[in-house]
Amino acid sequence: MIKGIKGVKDILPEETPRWRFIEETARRWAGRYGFQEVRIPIFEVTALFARSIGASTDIVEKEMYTFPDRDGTSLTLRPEGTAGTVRAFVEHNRASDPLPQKYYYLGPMFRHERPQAGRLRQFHQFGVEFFGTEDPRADVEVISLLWGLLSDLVLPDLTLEMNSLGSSTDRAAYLPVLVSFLKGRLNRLCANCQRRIETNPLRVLDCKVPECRAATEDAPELLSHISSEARQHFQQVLDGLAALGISHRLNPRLVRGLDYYCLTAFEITSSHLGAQNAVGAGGRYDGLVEALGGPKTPAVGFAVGLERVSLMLPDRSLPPGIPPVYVAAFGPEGGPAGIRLLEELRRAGISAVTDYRSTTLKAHLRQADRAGSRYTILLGDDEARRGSVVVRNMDTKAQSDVSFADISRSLLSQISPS
RNA sequence: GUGAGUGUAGCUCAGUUGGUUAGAGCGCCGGAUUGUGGAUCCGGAGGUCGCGGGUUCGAAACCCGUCACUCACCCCA
Repeated sequence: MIKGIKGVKDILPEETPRWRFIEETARRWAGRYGFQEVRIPIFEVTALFARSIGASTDIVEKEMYTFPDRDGTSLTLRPEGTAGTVRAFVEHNRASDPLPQKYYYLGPMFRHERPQAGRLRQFHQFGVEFFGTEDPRADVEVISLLWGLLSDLVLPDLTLEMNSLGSSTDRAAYLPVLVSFLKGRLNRLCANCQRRIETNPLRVLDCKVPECRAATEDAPELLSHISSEARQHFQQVLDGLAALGISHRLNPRLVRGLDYYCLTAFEITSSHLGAQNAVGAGGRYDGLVEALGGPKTPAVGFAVGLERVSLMLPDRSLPPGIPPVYVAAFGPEGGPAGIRLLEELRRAGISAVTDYRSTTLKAHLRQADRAGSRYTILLGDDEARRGSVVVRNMDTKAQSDVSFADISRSLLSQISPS
């Protein structure tokens, strides 16, 4: 038997209503904030991701699905959506059109990682990118959209965490200070963190090992090393959130994994997710458009992990589905009449099903019950001769005769009582 | 890439210190007289016990290997 690829999941019919609901809710919220959908390719030239995400990040170093095209060009399945969106923005000269511009995307992403709860090799993200303004109110708007969306879905125990990474020069100045502090207490850090001092010192501050926490208790904070402009920007973002009644927790240790972030960094976590507790995260990336060959264009955005949303989404958040009408046609005359009736109902816009294997009314009703139908149409030889059917309400068991001519109209009024 | 746990029917799982033909519940199909579902009762279909090797008179069980899944580390949404 050929099986699916590790970490790549089928979403079966039982699950698709839940996914559609999440996607529709995301689109609705994006629309409310004036974001428009962009559909970018699922694969791109590898260099795009190396340049934008950062050549020394884990994603680029070991998690990308990369393969040669027939002419040898290195291609990569997209590991995230920002790079492609920015590439499209630059390639189509969108910066020459009136700014700001607001895009959203929705779709699969690919990273070669060991699968785990809330983490797959093919996963899905919804993300937005707000181009063309460095105004902190844009940051607030994007966070407000993310918060509103997740709250609307009634996800449990959400926490918004905020930090500022400062400008890139702020970070460059801060890193040596941090590294020398960490080297001063090297022996108190876990093996992982000792390695991380070289690879990603900011991460040491985010380590979960208690000893590391204690050792870095009084570490110099990035937040107190950022420029006054950056500090002011951050304060305005926080004030803006407060004005909208969105509460947050300051997390000076919050670090974004991708190189392109600067200034505002945020993350929404939930305690209901296991180890991978971030549902959505984002920040500002003022230098990325320029880095990819476009004009200097500030931008803010976020991405949401849809699998993680799905894991947390309570069933009660889902709208009930519309059950189909079941046509129970049997007998030499009823059977053919049923086929014609099915066709008529479907053309009238009614979801109608039957089971061709069932030859008795009993078998049909069992199928109708299983299909979850609220109305079943009984159509045997008697009805076929009479020119009418019996409409059975499956909940109340009430039955009534309806003539062939009136069936569609009658059902439509009962199915959608509004 | 590293570590731990788990692999028996479509699903959830039993299966004694190794012993005859591998079980249950749910689900599925059919029946309980002539045209009425869910409940109950009865019957039926469905399994190379993940795969390969080894030990043994005998392996679902013990040993070795391998693969898959799950969770966690790393990292991230």
